[in-house]
Amino acid sequence: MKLTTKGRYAVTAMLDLALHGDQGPVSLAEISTRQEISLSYLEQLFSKLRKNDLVTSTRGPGGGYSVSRELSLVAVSDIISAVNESVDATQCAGRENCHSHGRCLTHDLWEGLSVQIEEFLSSVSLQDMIDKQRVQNVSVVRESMLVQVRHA
Amino acid sequence: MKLTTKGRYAVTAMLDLALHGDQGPVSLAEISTRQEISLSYLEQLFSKLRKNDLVTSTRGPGGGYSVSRELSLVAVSDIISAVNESVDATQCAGRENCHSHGRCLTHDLWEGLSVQIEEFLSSVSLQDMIDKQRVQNVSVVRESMLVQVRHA
DNA sequence: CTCTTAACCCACTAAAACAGTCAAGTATTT
DNA sequence: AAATACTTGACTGTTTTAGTGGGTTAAGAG
Repeated sequence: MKLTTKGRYAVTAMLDLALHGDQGPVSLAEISTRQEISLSYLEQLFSKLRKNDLVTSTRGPGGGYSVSRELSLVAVSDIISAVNESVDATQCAGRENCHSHGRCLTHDLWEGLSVQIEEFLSSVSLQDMIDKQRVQNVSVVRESMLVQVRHA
Repeated sequence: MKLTTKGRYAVTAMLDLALHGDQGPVSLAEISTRQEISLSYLEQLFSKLRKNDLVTSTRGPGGGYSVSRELSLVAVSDIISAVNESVDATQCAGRENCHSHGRCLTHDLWEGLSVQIEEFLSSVSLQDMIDKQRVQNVSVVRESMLVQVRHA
């Protein structure tokens, strides 16, 4: 899981789509002006989003893109991994040349954290974000996670 | 919060330091061979880690780096933001040119998620990762977070 | 039928970030 | 004094980002 501005753009665009898509498809031009992302860049991103079945396209006048599934079924991690197409080639993972046990241990620790991040982003859907309109009470969530992590 | 291989390298190196630092400082050369990260790249990373007071350096023979605080006080987010020096210049944030309410809303939604990611990574310390040796029961954590997010 | 709209597709590019190299220094210990 | 090892900075090749430009295809409106 890689987290860069590219993923941010994709998530922002998908949120725009989710918010404005209740009356038919939304054109990239609209998203471009609203979110201040260049049209051509959006085309690149939506090409990947379409290939990953996150959006469907409608051609012609009045056309545009629509979210292909229920908003609650589109996770943030889906969007990010769609545009990042991460092969996740961890150079050491499960290779036989990993004889030094110390190295594997450190790698495992990091991998474990990566899984947690992945799982976290999988647990947040577009619907979740819209329902709340704004993330509240973060400290409560934090404390809860802290406990979970400590006792896991 | 940006999450790339650079941050991964930094976290891995800090974990190595935490695991091997119980008997005095650890040289970058050791970390380089154990973790298969180029020495020069480590130098760059540790320069930033030192400037952010995450590690202290000891010069001379037998010297190296040590974690500067208690392991439980070093969060993963500290390490990542130290090497990424993210200025986080969100082009729109709180500017007066943000007249279109739709745009701000989308940005706010994304910002909210960013905060959650940040908080999540802040809640995991080096000590946490070492205590567990391996992240277990991720699904339990996931379910818990899911509930938290939904009801936040 | 034709014109417009908007997706689709491709090649290309400037700038930044990433990952690593090299070399000349400085501080500390033996 | 010499060896060790951190410090600093300049430099390089590659990949990713973000954006341009041009053309093609599908669908609707007149």
